[in-house]
Amino acid sequence: MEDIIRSLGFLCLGSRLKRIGEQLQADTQRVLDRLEVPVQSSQYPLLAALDRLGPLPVGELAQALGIAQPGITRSVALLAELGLVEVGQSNNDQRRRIVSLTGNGRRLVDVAKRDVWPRIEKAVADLCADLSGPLLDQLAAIEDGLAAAPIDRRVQNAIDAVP
Amino acid sequence: MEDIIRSLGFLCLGSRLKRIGEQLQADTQRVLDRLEVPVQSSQYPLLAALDRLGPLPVGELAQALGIAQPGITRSVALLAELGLVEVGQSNNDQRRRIVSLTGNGRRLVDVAKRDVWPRIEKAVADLCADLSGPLLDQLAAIEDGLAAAPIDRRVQNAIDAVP
DNA sequence: TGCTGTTATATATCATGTTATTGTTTAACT
DNA sequence: AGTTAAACAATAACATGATATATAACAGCA
Repeated sequence: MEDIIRSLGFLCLGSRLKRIGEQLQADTQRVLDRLEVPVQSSQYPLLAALDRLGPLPVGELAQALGIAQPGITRSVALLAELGLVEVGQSNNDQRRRIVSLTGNGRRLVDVAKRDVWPRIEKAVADLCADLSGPLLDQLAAIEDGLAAAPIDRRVQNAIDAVP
Repeated sequence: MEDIIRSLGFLCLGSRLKRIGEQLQADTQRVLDRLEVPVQSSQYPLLAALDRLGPLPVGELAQALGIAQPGITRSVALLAELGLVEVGQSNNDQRRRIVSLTGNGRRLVDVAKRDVWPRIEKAVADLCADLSGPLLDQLAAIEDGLAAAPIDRRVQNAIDAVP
């Protein structure tokens, strides 16, 4: 069966990028599921931003992550529910709500940084390592690579290879 | 403000691809809005699939577009509501529901193929034309290019350039 | 000081993807 | 032929992005 999105080339590049991105996130989610971490893969960028930049108000988080503010508000509420972040008031501006990692959030990020993120990053980097040439060719290679072995299997293979 | 998704590199490649894809679709949507076409940009791949492959059952549409079957069911219902596609029964298998373009759908696709799609494709192709090198660099160049001039402005500029 | 406009966040609603489940129809055995 | 398994599509429920709008706090100026 012909892959129409692929055939349409640049015309549907947006759909195609979204499709690959969703695939990657779903694969990564399976890695996290196996580790019984209670956070969706899509929430990690927010945690990583707080880790890198320290406590931030909602608006600046939105800027740092390049997504719209209501998305941040929702993610923060979710992560606060899980006890991973907390929101406090700004001293000099009562409108701003400063988001920061809790102790549990801090621990989760530290563990992820040490044990999980490097593996995922390596698996994705390997997937993309030998790519070159025009963008559409690289995307096709990624799609083919993911079809042959999704990220979670690549991570697992790497773990199994350790004696 | 640091762009965290970009800084995280391969680790958040999925989020980044989704983000760029959404940007591209939103830009394209603005092109369509200006033309007062009553269809979301994300529905065009489905119409294009029917145009290219002829009437198809739901499951094969899902395969051709690489998205899950419930997504197709919903899009088909939406496009049927708009009178652009219709669903019929298969002769020999009562489970299959064959989706095909209506007269209006046919006309919409023909106009789009002639007047709209080439312009969008050209704008996106130009955006990506000079890219080379590693994937992440190409993605950064696309992000920068879209920030400098979104697709809808590129299309409009091309139209305005016609004397 | 009090009005006005701006800024920061929250909320509502929508779009579009996902997985899990259900109901029907078809196919395949025994 | 009758039971069981598989395939197809619809539905439910959720995730996560968007835009538009409401609310509250701040800032500037008459």
